[in-house]
Amino acid sequence: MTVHSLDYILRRGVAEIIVEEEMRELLRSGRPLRLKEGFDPSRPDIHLGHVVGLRKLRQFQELGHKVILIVGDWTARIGDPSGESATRPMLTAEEVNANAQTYMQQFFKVVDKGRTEVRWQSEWFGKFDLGDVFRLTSKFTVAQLLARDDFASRYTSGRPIALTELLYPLLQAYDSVVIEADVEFGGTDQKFNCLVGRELQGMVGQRPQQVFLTPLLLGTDGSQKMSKSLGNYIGIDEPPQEMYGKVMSIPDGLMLDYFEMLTDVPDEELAEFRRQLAAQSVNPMLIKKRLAREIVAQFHTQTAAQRAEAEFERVFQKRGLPAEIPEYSLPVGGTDIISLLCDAGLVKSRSEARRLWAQGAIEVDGVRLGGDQLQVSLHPGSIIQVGKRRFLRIVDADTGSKN
RNA sequence: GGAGGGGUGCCGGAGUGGCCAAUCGGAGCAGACUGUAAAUCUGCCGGCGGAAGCCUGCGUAGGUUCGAAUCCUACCCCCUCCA
Repeated sequence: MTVHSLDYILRRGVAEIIVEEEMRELLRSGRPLRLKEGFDPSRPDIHLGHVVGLRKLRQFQELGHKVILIVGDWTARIGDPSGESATRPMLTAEEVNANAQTYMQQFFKVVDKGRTEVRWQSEWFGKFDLGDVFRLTSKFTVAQLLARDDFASRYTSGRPIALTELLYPLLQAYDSVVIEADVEFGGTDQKFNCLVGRELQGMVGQRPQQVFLTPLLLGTDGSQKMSKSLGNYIGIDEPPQEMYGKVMSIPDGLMLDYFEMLTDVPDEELAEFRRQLAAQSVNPMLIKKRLAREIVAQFHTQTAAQRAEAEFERVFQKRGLPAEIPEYSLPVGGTDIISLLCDAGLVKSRSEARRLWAQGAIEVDGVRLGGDQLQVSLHPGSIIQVGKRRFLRIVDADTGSKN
């Protein structure tokens, strides 16, 4: 990864820096800064939405600063305050541990492990007693917490706010005190929590941390922020092809945002893209392909990106066959198409298979099954395609030893 | 402690004795179009069955009835307001 200029780092893909002047001053001091980033171990998967911030961390690391990764094993118990309806089951220590491992394994694909310190909340909250809770909570008022949009709107509209949810920002703030954070990183939705950190630090005589907020990346649906539960996400450990395809499926209007927040393609080039798109002098698809390559290469390799592109062109643009097709050995005695799809795991139920069949979504060796034919003649080498992206290659019972 | 509201399919949300496998919207899937973009149109969207149809289903457990998501009883859970 290249070392970028400070101005570039502080501007590109950044939503807000509080307080920017102080941040610059800290950076000028030459002291390695302690950059705080927290995560909730009940959700161990990292997607491109998280990457926006992680890239920033990495850029600062290249300048010699240090990342402190907080494993939020206690705040995870409280649950995400925005998800009032989803009471999360408490995780066991083992689950938390496993999730943390999964998370970190992905985290360090972007962030430099050598310049990261991992700290668990239980290190300090594990020892907390009621007295400590009182000392912490007494520093804040209900009015202060209600300043947060989310709480305020729920309060005025009469929707529930769990008492523990009010504690969430306080715990997060306390983390900053313990690790003596110089800067806390997060998405814009973290603004309030981070600001509470500043206040608490000030109260205990620490220099308040700077708050570095990155924009929220919209998901593949183009309308809501990227999130796993909404199913509009691109995970960073997804295989190259999957990743490439998902990027190609984002709405055109999102492309430049993605370029800006997720790649190092220079500003000048992005300006050129913008101009071309506005003038309609280029097929947006070509620019999107570039984006898809950039992103895939980042989490896999340049070669993988090229292969994914070739595969994409072959399968989706030219309606060809993928390079790798799952194989399935035909049962002795033959079978009907419904059972076949079901047994091969291409569909969830026989009903689904029947529906697809009725809608003309099934092709055998390039010929669409239509009308009333349920019995098809299959032989080793036959290719079955369901919809756009489900494929199956029939192999001999003998050679199908993979199953 | 008191009063009231509510638990329906992936989500939201109708339905208050048969016309309900359950209106509608979203998501999703499939087809047309296409750049796996957007927009649009069409169909599907619990399971089994080629189909007719059958089975399972509306918080849980019982009951009333020819027949219940809809009525009754008990239980569990959630929410709001007053104190």
